[in-house]
Amino acid sequence: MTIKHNVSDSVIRRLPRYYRFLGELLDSGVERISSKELSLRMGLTASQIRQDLNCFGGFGQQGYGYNIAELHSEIEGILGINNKINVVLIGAGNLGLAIASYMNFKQRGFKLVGIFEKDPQKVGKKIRDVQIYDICDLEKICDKLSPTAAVLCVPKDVAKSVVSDLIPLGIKGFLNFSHYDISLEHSDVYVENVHISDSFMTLGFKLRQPDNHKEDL
Amino acid sequence: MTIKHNVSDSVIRRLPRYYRFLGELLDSGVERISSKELSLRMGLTASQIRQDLNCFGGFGQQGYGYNIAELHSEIEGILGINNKINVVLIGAGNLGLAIASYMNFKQRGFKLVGIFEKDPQKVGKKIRDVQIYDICDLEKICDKLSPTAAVLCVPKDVAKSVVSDLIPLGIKGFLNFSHYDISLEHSDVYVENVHISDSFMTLGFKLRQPDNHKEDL
DNA sequence: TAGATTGTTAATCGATTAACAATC
DNA sequence: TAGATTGTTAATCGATTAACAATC
Repeated sequence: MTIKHNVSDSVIRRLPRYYRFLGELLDSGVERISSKELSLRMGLTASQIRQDLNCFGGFGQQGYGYNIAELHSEIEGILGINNKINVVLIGAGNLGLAIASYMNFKQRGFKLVGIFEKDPQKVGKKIRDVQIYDICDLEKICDKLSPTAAVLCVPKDVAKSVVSDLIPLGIKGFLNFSHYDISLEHSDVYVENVHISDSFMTLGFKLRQPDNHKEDL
Repeated sequence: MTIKHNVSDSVIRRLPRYYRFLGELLDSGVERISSKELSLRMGLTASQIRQDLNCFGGFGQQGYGYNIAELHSEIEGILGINNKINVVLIGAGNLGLAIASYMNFKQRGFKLVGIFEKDPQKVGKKIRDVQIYDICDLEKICDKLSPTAAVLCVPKDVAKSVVSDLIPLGIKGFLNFSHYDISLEHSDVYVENVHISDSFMTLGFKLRQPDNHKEDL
């Protein structure tokens, strides 16, 4: 599997969706699919699908299309699902608990190795076999667990300070639910922001506009 | 406040972030700011900021820059924060509870008017003064509350069926946390997707790549 | 072989950046 | 007035779409 040097962000962000659709097709027993057929199911153009896939290699066959099992497994490889990344979760409030309880980390290529929380009521408990540690022991425990990614489910100010603590401990990537803008101060780590309140406002804008802002994918 | 006819999605998605940064500047007592200074703080170009703002009107003044209080309030108006949208939340699992408990709906231009859940243990309770109703009473209660937006915190299959129920009840917009692809079947509603597991996979890809996929905002 | 569909190049479209005259 | 900075037009860059020769 050869990956073209600089694959654009737009393409990368579509990969999980391809993976999802192909997984469903696989489960429903379909064997092959053409870019045209897939484009109809996903609401994309066939051109875009072929362009996207060809960033990573020629997985199709002229006159036939794509073998679903093979393409699914190729994208799994591209996303690196099999090579698990150790991740810690910071903050066991409602959102942190939701993610710790429901997220299928394994299926997304991660292994949740620890949860950190300051509330002594919660410290010491377990969520699905994952220990909740005292945030004060962050350094000690991280040295042991050696995570390389962190999920931030804490308020902005806590996020800011915990990021400064985590980077020296070897954290290279953040899934950031806070409003702290990590990349502005730390340019050497990977950040995925999930700003739920921004999504609310964007939806609100669209709802109030008479115009056509349907769709988004 | 005149809004240019078709403002692009990219611009709209940046509005909440402008609003956030301006709110912070306002709180810290700064009075005016130039596009250049704001661009440095936000990690954008000054050009982009001026282009974005000018989709909605000329809020600045040559030689001076932008008055922060005024610009903040203009964007508030553009986002329609003051004109609250009634929203219902579907699913009182961990994620639904997290949103019901922590989201500042008012500040984002929404009013949470009801929560729907099938678990009889939860039905009848309240979260921050918002009633949890039985999902079976969806139609009856929605007729009374007249929501125009819904937040989906339920699994894919439940999402699919509940969307079909909600659209005839007048729901025009969805904040969708499920993997159900609303827009594919319903082209007449506004959808904002928040796919947390996709964000995990995107982060995973970046972490495993040797290349430069820093940043994202 | 004939038909289908890919991989890939070229054309188009849109978004970002640069430049600068207008003007506070 | 002179300096600063906008609003806006033009240039650039990148992403999407279209077209088509290659080929299964």
